[in-house]
Amino acid sequence: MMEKKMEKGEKEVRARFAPSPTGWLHLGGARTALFNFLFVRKHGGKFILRVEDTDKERGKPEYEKDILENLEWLGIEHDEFFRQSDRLEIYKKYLRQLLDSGVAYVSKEEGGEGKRDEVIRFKNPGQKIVFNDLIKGEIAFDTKELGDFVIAKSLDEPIFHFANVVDDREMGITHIIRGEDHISNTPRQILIWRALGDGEPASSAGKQPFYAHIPLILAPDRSKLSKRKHGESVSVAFYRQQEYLPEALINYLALLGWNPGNEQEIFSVKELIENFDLAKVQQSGAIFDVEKLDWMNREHIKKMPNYQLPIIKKIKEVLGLGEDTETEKILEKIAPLVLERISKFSDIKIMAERGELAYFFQMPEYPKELLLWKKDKDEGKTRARLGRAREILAAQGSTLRFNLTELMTLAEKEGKGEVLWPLRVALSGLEKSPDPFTLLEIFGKEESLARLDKAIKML
RNA sequence: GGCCCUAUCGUCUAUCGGCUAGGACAUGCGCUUUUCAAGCGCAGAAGCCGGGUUCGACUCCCGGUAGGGUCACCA
Repeated sequence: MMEKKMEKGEKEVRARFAPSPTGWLHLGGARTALFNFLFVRKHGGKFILRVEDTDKERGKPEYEKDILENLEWLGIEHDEFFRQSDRLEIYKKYLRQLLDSGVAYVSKEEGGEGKRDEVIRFKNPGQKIVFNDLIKGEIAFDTKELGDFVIAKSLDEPIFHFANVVDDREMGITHIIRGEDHISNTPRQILIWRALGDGEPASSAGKQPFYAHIPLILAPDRSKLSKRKHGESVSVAFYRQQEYLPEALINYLALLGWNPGNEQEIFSVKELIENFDLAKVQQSGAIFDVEKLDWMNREHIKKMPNYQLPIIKKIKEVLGLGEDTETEKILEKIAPLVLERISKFSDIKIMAERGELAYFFQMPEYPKELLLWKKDKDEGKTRARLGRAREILAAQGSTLRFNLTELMTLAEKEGKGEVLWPLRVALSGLEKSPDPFTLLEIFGKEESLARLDKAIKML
């Protein structure tokens, strides 16, 4: 990975992705992680992954596992890793500090229904907070309405706002790049940041980070993507199961809400890093469009130096094919045809279910009516035409590539559909398939003749 | 409802005051060795509304409208 050298005295860029393990890694989270990752790699900084698991009720280990695995699948690699549940002592220290200095206080509450009768609240000075968002520009809030908000349930149980700010300070985060649903959290976090003061310079902490709030990824109805409302298709795992290429998903996600200002659309991760610029991130939300993802995924498959390999592997898997050389030969020939008909590898399974693959490896079964061209359903004529085609073929050498001009001449004389349709059906047994010339070359002389004979016998 | 954010083709977007508003996906039509797919070509398709600023606004400012986000002892 190309890394920019740091200038002397220039502060190292440090950004983080801070998911909470309360759900699967979803598209929005993945894109947030990606923008952080691209930004950091572009500037030669460090990307920190921090699991915010302070909510013991809702957090689950399997969610954390899912988030980690799918980030890895996407190739979004972190340089440092933290888990908030390992850092309770640190929060406690700062909580004490705030309590001692009177900035926070223990508040008596009503309690009941899982509620404590005592929590730690932040004494809100009620200032006006203005910050300059790297994407949205200047944003101003009056924090008076926030009141004295809760920052911890107890010394051992900090809640989000507090742990988040403490960690960002401790970890020397310079840029907070997150979803715009966090905009309204920012003022209170800045308040906490200020309250923590510069007196305790934990690591390189002290100076406030830059904020960059990226627009949300939207469902087709323009609402925020949610698993409850929009189902499995919002999770990264879903696309992984569908066997999309991770680099294609990355490419698509990167271009959802960002673009380099030129007309390039297909990017490698390396190019994404080179071109990434927070200033060019969109200000408004973007609808996730699977159709375009599909197109992009195929573009990426096409760019693979050995795209045939995964396709062949998948066909074998789906059809339960053996290892013989004859099969291998056919597989190699049909890989490009299959590519034309899929947008992701899992589509190969769908092709197989539709019977669009099996006929390459075995004599097809089909009703004889299928052999009849819609514009001329005469069986005798069809038989005669197939017979003529058979003669032409039989006269050919058994080389891989046939000379098919004679066949075409026949088709032009008799009518293209009249000859080509039955010929193609005889070879594939299907209503829809690649053209007969392509099939002829795949099957070779012997097999092609066998299939023609079968068709002629049926008529 | 309060606060905050946003507003160009159906969708993703270009335009940083000069636009005959460009590209991509999708759609439609056509071409190619019938069908399917792919490829290629062509076409249709947009500046939310109203004020201002300016010689000139899609671009800047204000208002309205609409959409979204957020208002937890969740993150």
